[in-house]
Amino acid sequence: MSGAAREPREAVFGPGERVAVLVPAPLDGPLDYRVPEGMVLAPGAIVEVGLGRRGVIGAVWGPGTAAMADDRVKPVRRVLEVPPLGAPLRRFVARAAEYTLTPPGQMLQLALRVPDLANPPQGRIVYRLAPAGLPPGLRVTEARQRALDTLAGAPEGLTAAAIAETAGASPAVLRAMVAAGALSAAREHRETPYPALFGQAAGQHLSGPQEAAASTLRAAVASGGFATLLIRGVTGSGKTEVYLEAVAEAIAQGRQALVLVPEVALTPAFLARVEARFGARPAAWHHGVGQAERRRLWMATAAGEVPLVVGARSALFLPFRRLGLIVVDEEHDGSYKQEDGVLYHARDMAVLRAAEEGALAVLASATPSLESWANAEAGKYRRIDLPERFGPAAMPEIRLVDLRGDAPPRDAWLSERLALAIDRRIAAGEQALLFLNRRGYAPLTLCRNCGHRFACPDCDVAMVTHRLRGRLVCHQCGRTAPLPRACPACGRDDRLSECGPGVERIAEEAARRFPGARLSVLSSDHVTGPQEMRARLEEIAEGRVDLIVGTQIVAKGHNFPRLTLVGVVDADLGLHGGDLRAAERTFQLISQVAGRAGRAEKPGTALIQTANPDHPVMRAILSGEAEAFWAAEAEARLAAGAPPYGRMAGVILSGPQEGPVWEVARALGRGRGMLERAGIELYGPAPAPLARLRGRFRVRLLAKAPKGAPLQAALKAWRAQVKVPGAVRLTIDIDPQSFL
DNA sequence: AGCACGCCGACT
DNA sequence: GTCGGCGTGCTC
Repeated sequence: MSGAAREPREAVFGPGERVAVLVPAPLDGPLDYRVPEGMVLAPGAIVEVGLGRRGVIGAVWGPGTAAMADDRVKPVRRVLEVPPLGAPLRRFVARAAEYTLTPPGQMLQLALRVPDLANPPQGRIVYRLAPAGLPPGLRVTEARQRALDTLAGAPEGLTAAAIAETAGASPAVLRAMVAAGALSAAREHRETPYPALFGQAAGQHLSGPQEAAASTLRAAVASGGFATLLIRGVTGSGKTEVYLEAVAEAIAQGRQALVLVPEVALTPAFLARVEARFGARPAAWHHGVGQAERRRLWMATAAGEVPLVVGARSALFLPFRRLGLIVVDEEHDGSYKQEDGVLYHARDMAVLRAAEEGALAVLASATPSLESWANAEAGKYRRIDLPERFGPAAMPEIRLVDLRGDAPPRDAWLSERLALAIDRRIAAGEQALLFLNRRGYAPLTLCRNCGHRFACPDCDVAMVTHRLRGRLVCHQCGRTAPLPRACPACGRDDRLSECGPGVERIAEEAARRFPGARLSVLSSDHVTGPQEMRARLEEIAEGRVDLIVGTQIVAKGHNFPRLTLVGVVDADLGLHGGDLRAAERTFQLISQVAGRAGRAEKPGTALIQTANPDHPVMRAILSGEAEAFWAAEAEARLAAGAPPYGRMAGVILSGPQEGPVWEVARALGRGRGMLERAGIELYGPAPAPLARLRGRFRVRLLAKAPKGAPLQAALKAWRAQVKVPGAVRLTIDIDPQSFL
């Protein structure tokens, strides 16, 4: 058994000694506390201490310092009866805090977010046969006999409710027998264990390339040390089956595995797939999991009893004891970036945690993020390619439709070529999908008389007409307004013009162009919740739909088994605008959508409408040869001062007025010498503010640090040089780039 | 993050 | 004359 490397035995702290305790406050480091009489603390112990005038839960971080006078050092109040945090988890918290420029105490909170950690539930009363046997002279009635028989078959004990159900013996019967000494009653809060997974059993049949990849992964897990592996597997290549073999190996080694999935993908369908491989459902961790289950799972991971957790990004902070494998599925997915509160990127933190645990990190995607690709190129990650589809489904044929030569008619957005292809598929009884990554009916409304443009008053972006909701909607901040009947500037009511398409408008065009086709529109406006989504997907899977019209919710996770044609209405949509990742994101999104075609027995086709067929993104999508694209994109980023390696931090200033925001930005820019002395380059402030958002002006600066530079300390000193007025907020955004 | 302390407007 | 606004500042 090659578990995590044995940690050297750690010192414990006894009465009179000082310990450093990391508390949930945005401090630079832990605070000193005194160990009171009768208490012994090990590093990682979870304790309650006084902070200000309140009590907080923190973790023992190490020996205290001598810096503070004795009379100011408070005692540790109590130790919680939960397992201490292991050394690898503590190192992970410290490094993650350092890396994401987050105070370590706040990072620790992510690992301590368990319901009722401080106040363990009372538990339940469990009855057992008395160890001494039946007392002589016990009157054994029928009900008593039934209870005794039932308990004889349950050495681990049963609750009163369970006995009542199976033996038909009331609590009164049990109480009387406890009083007579025939039974013992004990309060216990033992949680129901998670089922074992039978990972050792052979999985389903794997194709040649799959088996080769799987054996590489198994060997990497078995070797028992840290490494990062990037699996690039095209849609349908069966990379899930491959990494589940790595999970099996970890379980066989007696270690735990964690599979991270993007928020949207944590579906019962995915859990069922895992169940099919392992014979039992894995533990699931996501926002929807309730309090009792969260507590149960936290305790069980800390005890090393859960073989596999499938979870959203926050599962990274569970207190695994023997973690041997972390898989990040769809590693390019944007939802791995935590945007509010503590900022972190789960893909990078997964690599970090694996490094501390001596585990294997597996990043899986058909379209890896640029930084993962660059890390693989640089030799930091091993890379495995799964170039083929598994099973009968061939790769879809991808074709570009040049909109300059095949322009759709006025007020229509489907080219003749795409429309005819859909006609053919529907006539053949097959299913087609039209993809447009824009919600609503029309993205822009203009007055043709005076030129007035309907914009969000808070955000400087056009408001999108949503006919379904009957409102104008700002896609930036969510603000809505009634649909206009006349121009508010010139009063004319006959010159308003809705420009461009959203999915609603494409659905309207499709209904006109393909009369009789059964349409299903999938967008967050049309699908109200997960239960409706399930019903809609079922309807599609059963072939009760001919044509799907959808936004990017069709790109993620869900499988469309009957789909043979994908039409991308406007592939150029995401290419414009100042986002450094525009090309990368477009490539990923279009590739994912195109890959939905032809998972059925019949070969699939993707027709991609673009006005820029020579754009590197389109060429890469067309050829499926992404290598050149990634290399070119890495070059472009390098030229733009944001290479896909090294550490980046975005410094965002925002405020209700433009002037003060700019003053602070310029003052910070003038103080860049302090950063440069630490080897950190500062880019910006950019000549124009980013778009106004929610009524606030925003300016962004970018700091880039070489490996090993003290980014956190330098940024702190740098920002302390400039006084920031109360109206201006300064936030540091991580734009993490994998670094290991 | 909390929760203090600390100085300026509308209220019993 | 107080209650209360949220602007700085500290927490072993």
